[in-house]
Amino acid sequence: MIKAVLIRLDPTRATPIFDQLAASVRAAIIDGRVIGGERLPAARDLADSLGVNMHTVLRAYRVLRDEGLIELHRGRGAVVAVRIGGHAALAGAIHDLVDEAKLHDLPESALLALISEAYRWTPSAPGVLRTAPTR
Amino acid sequence: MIKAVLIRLDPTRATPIFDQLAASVRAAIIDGRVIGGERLPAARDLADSLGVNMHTVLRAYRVLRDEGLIELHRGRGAVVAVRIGGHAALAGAIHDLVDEAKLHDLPESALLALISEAYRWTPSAPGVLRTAPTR
DNA sequence: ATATTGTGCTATCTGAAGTCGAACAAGTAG
DNA sequence: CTACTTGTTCGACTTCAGATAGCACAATAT
Repeated sequence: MIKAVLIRLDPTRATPIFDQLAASVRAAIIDGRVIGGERLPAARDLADSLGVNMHTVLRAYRVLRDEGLIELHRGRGAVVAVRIGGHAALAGAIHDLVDEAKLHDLPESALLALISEAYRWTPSAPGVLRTAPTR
Repeated sequence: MIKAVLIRLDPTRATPIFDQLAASVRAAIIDGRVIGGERLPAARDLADSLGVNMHTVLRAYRVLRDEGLIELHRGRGAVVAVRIGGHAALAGAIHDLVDEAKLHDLPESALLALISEAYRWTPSAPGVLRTAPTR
């Protein structure tokens, strides 16, 4: 099965290309438009069809890998992580928060900074105590 | 009444100083630790006591002004906007979302990017039609 | 009047970020 | 085993953001 995911890049925007690309794919994964196990196009191919350098695509892929959304293997390509799924609630919460922020006329940058700050003050998951694995 | 707001700057962090400073003050405003009408220290003074350049402080102030959180006036200083208040719900929603994201092991950068993406697709407030002001 | 305080401008230095080219290594497929 | 595919690594280059500094200026407060 051949799937096409709309990817729109705007070189004039301040956001770096690899970030725009990562954002597109990330959103597709979170929304469930691409499912776990599915393979993304090879970096060289995607780079050609988008008119950008291979490294730029690879960097976007690496970002997603560091976020645990995809896996990268030489000769095999980029594959969406299988444990992905059920993020629908999170997607909904995000949209709700954005709506709330706009209601208060709070700019995007401010909301992002507030979230970043919130992250800083809850370094670890609350109430989760991991025991040693039984070998 | 003299008030002291804890401000912690770390030059070694990747986040620029003016951003860290803005984040500190912003959080204090949203949380209600400083109320509308209250005056912030003069840029020169704060710069001296923090060991940074005046322009750096001024830039942080300008950021907060652009976000509508404070007002700047020559000779008068920086004053917290009066219309601020009732953001407690928003602050709560933010913390909830962050907790949810951590539950899914989603890194900070990914969450920020997702929110940025969400902002991009709802450019205007929904259902708000501004009529021309009656002169 | 005089001191205070943000604004505007120019200039400099440093470090990081983004993009790219070429060679390389791990895996796949015949 | 051989050839091909695909991500990885190294190095280089260019551009830009952040921070600092100094100075003159304008609006406001006392």
